[in-house]
Amino acid sequence: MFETPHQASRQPFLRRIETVALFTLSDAERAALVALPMQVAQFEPNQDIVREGDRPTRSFTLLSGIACTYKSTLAGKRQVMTYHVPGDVPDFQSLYLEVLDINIATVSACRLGFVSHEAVRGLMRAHPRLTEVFWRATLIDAALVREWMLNTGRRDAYARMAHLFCELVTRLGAVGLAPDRTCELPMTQPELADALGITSVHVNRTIRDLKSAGLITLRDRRLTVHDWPGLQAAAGFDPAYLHLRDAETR
Amino acid sequence: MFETPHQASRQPFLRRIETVALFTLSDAERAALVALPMQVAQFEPNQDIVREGDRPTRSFTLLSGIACTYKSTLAGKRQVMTYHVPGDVPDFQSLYLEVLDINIATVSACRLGFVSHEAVRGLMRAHPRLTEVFWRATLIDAALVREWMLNTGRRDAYARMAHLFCELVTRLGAVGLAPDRTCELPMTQPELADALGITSVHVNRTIRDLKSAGLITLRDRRLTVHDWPGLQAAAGFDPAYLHLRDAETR
DNA sequence: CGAGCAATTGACCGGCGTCAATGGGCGTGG
DNA sequence: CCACGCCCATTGACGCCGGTCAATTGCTCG
Repeated sequence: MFETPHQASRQPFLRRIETVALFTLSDAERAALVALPMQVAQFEPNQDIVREGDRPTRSFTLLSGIACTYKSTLAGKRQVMTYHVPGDVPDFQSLYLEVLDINIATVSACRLGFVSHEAVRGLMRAHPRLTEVFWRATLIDAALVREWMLNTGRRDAYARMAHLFCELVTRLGAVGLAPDRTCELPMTQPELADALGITSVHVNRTIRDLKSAGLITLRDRRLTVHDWPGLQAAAGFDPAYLHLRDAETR
Repeated sequence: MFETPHQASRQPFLRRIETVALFTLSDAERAALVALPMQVAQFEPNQDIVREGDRPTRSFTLLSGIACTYKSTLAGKRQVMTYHVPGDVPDFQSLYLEVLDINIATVSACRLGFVSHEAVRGLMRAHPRLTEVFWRATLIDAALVREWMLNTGRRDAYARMAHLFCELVTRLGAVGLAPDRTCELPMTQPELADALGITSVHVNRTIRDLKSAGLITLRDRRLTVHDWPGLQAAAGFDPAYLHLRDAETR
């Protein structure tokens, strides 16, 4: 089937919504999603998209690239809470939580699709079943943060990093971006440190250990998993919390 | 005004919903909330209410007592993600996230009000504005976890504990349960350790330090804050993430 | 009255932070 | 075209926060 660029560009978004929905979308629902007025914008790496304290009037979906949600302490220390992969809607929450309590930034170069809150509200009014899909999307986001918190609180650096890699490969795989368990890993080691709650020096040592254990390689900003069961075991990784369909967690 | 026990028992719930709502509830909405069929049950301390993997068909609100949400690693280490105070609805998420990814347990003795998902769905259909209030409630829950994650990842044990105490006193204060910045603190030190991501031994040392700094006292399961600005400063506490009304964060 | 757990404290240890130095890649300006 | 600056990656030396182990003292409850 031939796709207009217009349709093609929001492919990841549609795919993600269909994954989140517990039911099969009707043609009308799918059409309404495609008809959603969307402003596409290109962002450079390491740019803030929205900031803590903002009161956004629109949400955005990630069409390509990797982004992250982070918060900072008053002392200026950063903690990354989640990474976002294509198809995600990182600030769905701003629909009903008017003041943002988080920052969202690009990690690699990203294409973003902005949609006004008004349009989303109209969509939900016209297609009430989509309300629960969107709600569910925000609940899944929350589940990811909780799992990540379990890591930060209760696993050592080695397991934490293994877990992050397991999650990224699985999520990117679910949108077709991790063939053969190989994916982009655009973040620098200082950035990884902010996600893992450790220092960049220790990130480096931990990566070295994961490599020498034969679990992964990491070169030219690409991560390859060589021993998937081994990495899962090191991480204590169970993909259930991602709420993907079974076919997407292989 | 005289209140029937029926109405009185769900006071904390109504109060909480009104805090979460961005608008003033109509009489009809309030009446519908009061009419919601609710099964009240008494739970002992340290009992699981729902478990990871469950598929609940009802949600519950905490009418009295303190509860917590926790997860465990495969290695058996517990991490408490949030505490719940009266009025909260800890498992609202189960409405649309059919398989639970968390455990919820009592900390002190609790009175719980169970409401079937069906009844909640009916309520939202009849009063669409309540949908966004409930959605918003789940978003606020998520915001608490994110702030807690920032602590766990980026603050030392001393600041972490100070932050937990700030949050509890503020949230309990918002439902009238922390007069003079004094409140119940029913959790044991091993339990606090699971919330803070440290060991019980170190919890003990940290409490000792907070006491000797003159910030708090802790006796007979009661916490008293003596130096509120000092405790906030030690924690780097900013109550914005709680999404309370200004009058409730004093 | 003994079992079991919470609270407390001391001694010791290890994972991770801090500090510092080196080398490499890349952009910018002379 | 090269020099310089800047940041990332990497590694070693060393120190400290918080973990581990263990002992003591209550308290509660059967």
